[in-house]
Amino acid sequence: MSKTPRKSREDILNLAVPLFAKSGFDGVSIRNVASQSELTPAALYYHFKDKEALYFETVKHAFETKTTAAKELIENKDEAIANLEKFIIWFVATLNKENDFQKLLQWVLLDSNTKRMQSLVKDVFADLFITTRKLAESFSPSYDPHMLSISIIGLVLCHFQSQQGRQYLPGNKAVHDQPRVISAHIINLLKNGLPSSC
Amino acid sequence: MSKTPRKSREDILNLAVPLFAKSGFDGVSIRNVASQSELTPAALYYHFKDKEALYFETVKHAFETKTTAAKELIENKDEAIANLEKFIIWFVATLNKENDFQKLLQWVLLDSNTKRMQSLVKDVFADLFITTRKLAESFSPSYDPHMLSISIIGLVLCHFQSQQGRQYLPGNKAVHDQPRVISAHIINLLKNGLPSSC
DNA sequence: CTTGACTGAACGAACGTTTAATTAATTTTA
DNA sequence: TAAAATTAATTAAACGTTCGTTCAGTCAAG
Repeated sequence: MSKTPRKSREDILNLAVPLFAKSGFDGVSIRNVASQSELTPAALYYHFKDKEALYFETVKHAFETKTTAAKELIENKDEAIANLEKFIIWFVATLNKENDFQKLLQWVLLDSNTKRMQSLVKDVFADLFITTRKLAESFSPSYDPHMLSISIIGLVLCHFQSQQGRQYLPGNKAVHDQPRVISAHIINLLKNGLPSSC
Repeated sequence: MSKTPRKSREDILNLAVPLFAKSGFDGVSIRNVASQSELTPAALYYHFKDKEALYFETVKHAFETKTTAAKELIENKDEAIANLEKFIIWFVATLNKENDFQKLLQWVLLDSNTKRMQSLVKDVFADLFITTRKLAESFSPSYDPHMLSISIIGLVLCHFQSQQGRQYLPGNKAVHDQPRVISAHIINLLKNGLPSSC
């Protein structure tokens, strides 16, 4: 057993995830990733073709483990609304547990490089979206499945996306960060809508 | 009248807005802004202390004209739900018209620099949030005003945030980009919730 | 002894920023 | 009102750093 074990490709990716999650493609340098993984910049070029490839693999790696769980969640033939509840609870819990996952998703959607965003959306994000879409189809034709999917994902995401900034806004309480509170709020809103008399 | 009129501070900001909206703080260099405004990098340092100040002023400038309009919108004493409808229609129309506005908001929320994000949220975004909060208070105590504000803003934002990526996802149609379709979808969802029988 | 994993050093380019000098506009003076 | 003095706006050039990337060589493992 060597004292300083060699870093595998996957080790590097795991260490790169929080870096790219925090600062995005432009905000992270090869040297940042290198020093985080205790390697030389040149060593990274042995594992990855260039910075683009390193970034792509990192985002893909962060997504891979997550999306498979979602699919299994809604395989059964429960009622539409029950499946939706399960999905939202899972999604909220996942975003809460894995903050990097949510951040990377935002970076992908903001990416100024069209080609990079395209391949990331197709290869990495489409899977999660299709799962949500299947859920949304249960509420057709009242709602367009595509638009409803976007709404559901956005409704969950925004509570995490705003987490850093919210603390400087009036009325913020620590309880708003709790996954149970967030999922309960969203489910209530989706089930009943705004008017309390219903 | 001179042939190449001098750029005022505001002219520079107007030219910087689309740059920072597209690529964020790290993705835009002083030289980018300089060449866009047909100035030397050094000339920018006559108008702005450093890159941070230029970025801050740019974001602030892009927000200033927008948020004042929102306030006037809900001054009157209509019913809560009617005010909400007006707000959503205005917000959707604004984001649709001014794409840079939405992008900059996303960049602010993703900012890895805590101090920079804090001052931008306090100085620039809080105004719009407070307006939304006043709306949300009408639905208290069924909903926590703070959480409901976040949900409403997120519900609108996500349809624009996903605009670039959506085209690579199944079921996307051009009609989903139309402001009227988006606002109608959101209002319907907020008023009635998911179950069509209600 | 070959192959895989890595290092040290360097490349040119781009980065944010500063400096001294120059031009354009404005104000003051004669 | 024209010239002079003053201030405002801008320039070219350069500073030290950091960037992504390459390359020749080294070291350990099979």
